[in-house]
Amino acid sequence: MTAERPKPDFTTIAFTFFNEIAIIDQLGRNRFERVLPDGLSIAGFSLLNHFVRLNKDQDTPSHLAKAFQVTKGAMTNTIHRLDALGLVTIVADPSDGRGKLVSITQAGRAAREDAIARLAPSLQQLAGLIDPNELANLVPTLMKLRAILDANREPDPQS
Amino acid sequence: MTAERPKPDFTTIAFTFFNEIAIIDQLGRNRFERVLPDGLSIAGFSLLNHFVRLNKDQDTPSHLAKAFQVTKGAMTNTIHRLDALGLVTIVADPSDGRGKLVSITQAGRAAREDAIARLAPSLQQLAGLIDPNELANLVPTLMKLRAILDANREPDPQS
DNA sequence: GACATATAGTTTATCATTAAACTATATTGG
DNA sequence: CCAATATAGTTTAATGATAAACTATATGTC
Repeated sequence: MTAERPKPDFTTIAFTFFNEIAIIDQLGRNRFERVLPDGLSIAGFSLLNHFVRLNKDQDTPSHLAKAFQVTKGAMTNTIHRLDALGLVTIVADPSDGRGKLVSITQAGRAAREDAIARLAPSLQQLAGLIDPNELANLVPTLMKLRAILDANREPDPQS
Repeated sequence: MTAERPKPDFTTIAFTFFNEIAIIDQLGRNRFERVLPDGLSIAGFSLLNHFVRLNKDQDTPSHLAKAFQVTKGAMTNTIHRLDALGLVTIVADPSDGRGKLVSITQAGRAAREDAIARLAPSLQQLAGLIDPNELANLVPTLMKLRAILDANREPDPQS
């Protein structure tokens, strides 16, 4: 038995990493939730944002659930809440009797704009505290990591 | 009006950053939850881990709630579940009639070990896919960021 | 020492989520 | 064509969380 130094333990690194991620997520989420207009959850906002970012007008619940990696039940809930707020509309898919089509409304677009406007000051506060370059430099690695995790996860939640 | 290039928009960077964080957290959490022994949640595991990492034998629910930045109600729930599983004990604080003292049991230590053992293969799978150095290099910045967010959050949840 | 306030913990109602059971429609292979 | 299977969406029960109301004990001030 040589006194070989064990590799810097990947498990420990990963454990620490995910721990930091979890805390930052919680703090970020909290910060975001506080400024979101009433009745709009992060899930709801994300959905509205999805439509705008991808410049889509319509999408199916099923596809949305996959895109956000939540169960169909969660997506049903999110969509119905947004519908109740008038931020999306839900219609039957004319080409598939099982399916539905979700669309963002004008009010939905406005709510998204409003949410972003409310968020800005909270993020701006951070601008003074964090080196933007340092933050920006993290992003590519995080994206790569996310892609790896995404590609290597256990079978989908439900299906 | 000079054609000054607008600063690389901090809001956009931060937004992207938090978005990646949220997705990575979800994927990591999912991976972790799947291997956790039955009845043990991430919250429960974290609590057990807290005792071992900090080499503490006892802690108050109130202090634990602050340490994990969850509400007192959430901590009540977590502790009572662990108690029901025999992984912690709860006794009245002899020096404060309002307080309680939570301790990890031998079974609690064993459950933590077991959880870590179950987690290892899942993390090891990643070891082949991610450059450990790249991961390790992220950690200090994430820690710094976490500290900044932590120091600058809105008043505590509840109190 | 009594009253106001603060702190510790629990409870309740609500939310977003999951997994699983369910309904309904599509698709595929004999 | 029909039976088997797959897919879309909803519903239900459970979980882990929040915020707020509540109980009980401590503390600090007059």
